[in-house]
Amino acid sequence: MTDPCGGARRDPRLERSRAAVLAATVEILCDDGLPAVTVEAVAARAGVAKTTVYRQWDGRAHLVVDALRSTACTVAPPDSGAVREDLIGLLAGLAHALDTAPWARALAGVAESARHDPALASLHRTFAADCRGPVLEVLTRARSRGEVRPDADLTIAASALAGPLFYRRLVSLEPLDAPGLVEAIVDTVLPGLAPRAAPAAPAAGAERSSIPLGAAGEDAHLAAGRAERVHPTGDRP
Amino acid sequence: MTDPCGGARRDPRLERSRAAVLAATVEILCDDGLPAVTVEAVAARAGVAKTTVYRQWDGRAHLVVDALRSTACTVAPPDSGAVREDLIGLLAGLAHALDTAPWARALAGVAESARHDPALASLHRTFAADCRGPVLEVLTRARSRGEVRPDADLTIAASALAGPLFYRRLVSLEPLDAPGLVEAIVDTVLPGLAPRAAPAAPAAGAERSSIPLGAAGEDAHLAAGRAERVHPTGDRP
DNA sequence: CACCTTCGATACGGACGCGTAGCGGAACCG
DNA sequence: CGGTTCCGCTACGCGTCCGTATCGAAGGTG
Repeated sequence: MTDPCGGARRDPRLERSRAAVLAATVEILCDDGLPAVTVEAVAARAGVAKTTVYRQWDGRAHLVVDALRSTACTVAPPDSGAVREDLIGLLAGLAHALDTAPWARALAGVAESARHDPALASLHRTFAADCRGPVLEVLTRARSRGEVRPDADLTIAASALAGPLFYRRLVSLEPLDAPGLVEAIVDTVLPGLAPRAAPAAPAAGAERSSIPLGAAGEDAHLAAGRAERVHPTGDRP
Repeated sequence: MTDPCGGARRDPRLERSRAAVLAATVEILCDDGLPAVTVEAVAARAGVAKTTVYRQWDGRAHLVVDALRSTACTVAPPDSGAVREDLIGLLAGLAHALDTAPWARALAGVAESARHDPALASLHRTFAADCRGPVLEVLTRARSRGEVRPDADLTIAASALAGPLFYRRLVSLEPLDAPGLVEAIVDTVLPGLAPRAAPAAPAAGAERSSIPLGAAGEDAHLAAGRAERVHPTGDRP
């Protein structure tokens, strides 16, 4: 209307209230769970009139999806040249996110509601892919590098690596920040993927492990932590 | 009152309506999710008056907990003498249960609500322990048998074994009945727990494996399947 | 068979959330 | 600086669910 230039910029008031509503939605989602996310509660916490919510979203479903999408984060899979370091960095980032990220607190609720809400189901699938993708990528690279047996099912391997973290978060409720947890998981799973007789940690420089073990682990961890980025919804890039 | 003999038998009408209500609760829980479980909906599906529900339970929370408890199942950890067979039997049973059992469909919802409902939280903890317990037991036996490294963290090992199944059920939504899935998980994790250079299947009778490996696998699987039992709530044993 | 328990049906008041409507007033655009 | 747009406020009708009370009827008990 007033702004024919590609729709990039609209009324700032719109964006402001939009951001407030989304933030409030995420807050309630984390604090009180998905069923507590009502238009009225969101509006109240956002310091916004209920009508304003209905002006930009056509119901609580769209609102929830939008809010969750705004908290999505993508991790860049590290590529240090050694599977073990890559995986430890990746999983450490995932464990930390599961411990602190907003979407992690809402995870169970989303998984539950996704069974009946197609929009949430799609979001859930996207989220799952975002979590599994980097792990698969690291494993694929490792396989092409010869660090992982060629006939290994990387899908199952990814389940074995990421699964324990989600399991602890959702089911057993065991801590995710236990020292050495991620390393233990990786070191438990990795030998089963090794090409041939190459048990675990020590030496075992069988094929062509070009990078010395030890060291670099912390770097990979930090790198993964930094790579985690929050990108607000942004209608258009 | 009318029945001083240990309280075992009460008015049959009471038990009948109680069973109908619990069954209806479980049905709604599985079909439409936890938030759909309202006293009115339950009463309607059970063909029972709402008052009847309130006569035996004092609110929806107790009702849900009672219904879920009525679907609980316990598995007897197999003891074939070989970790691999034991674990495959155990996890196959778990995978099947996650695919079909009522509580599995309600799992995410319970995990979510457990965050704010102490009763559900307690139930969730019990459930998690029931799932992890047998795995830990099998691993502990295996360790005492020398099939697992003495310094292995069995808690983490249990996460690595059961985690992938829950992960597939709750997060990645990958199938649980994929052929060879359970075997692949076990064979991926087990080498990392092996005492010393002993990759996977063959021999490896390092320490004191007094029982021959192989065989018994199918038996263990079936045994685990049969061991899964549903025990109705029953106020008193 | 008489008694007592529990049942189903119905109605009620209250709370809450939905989604809509109408109204000034303030912020923004040009 | 004037017109437009969007806001926040308030109020409404509707529906759902809660938890309780009351009633006659059906069923079990002794």
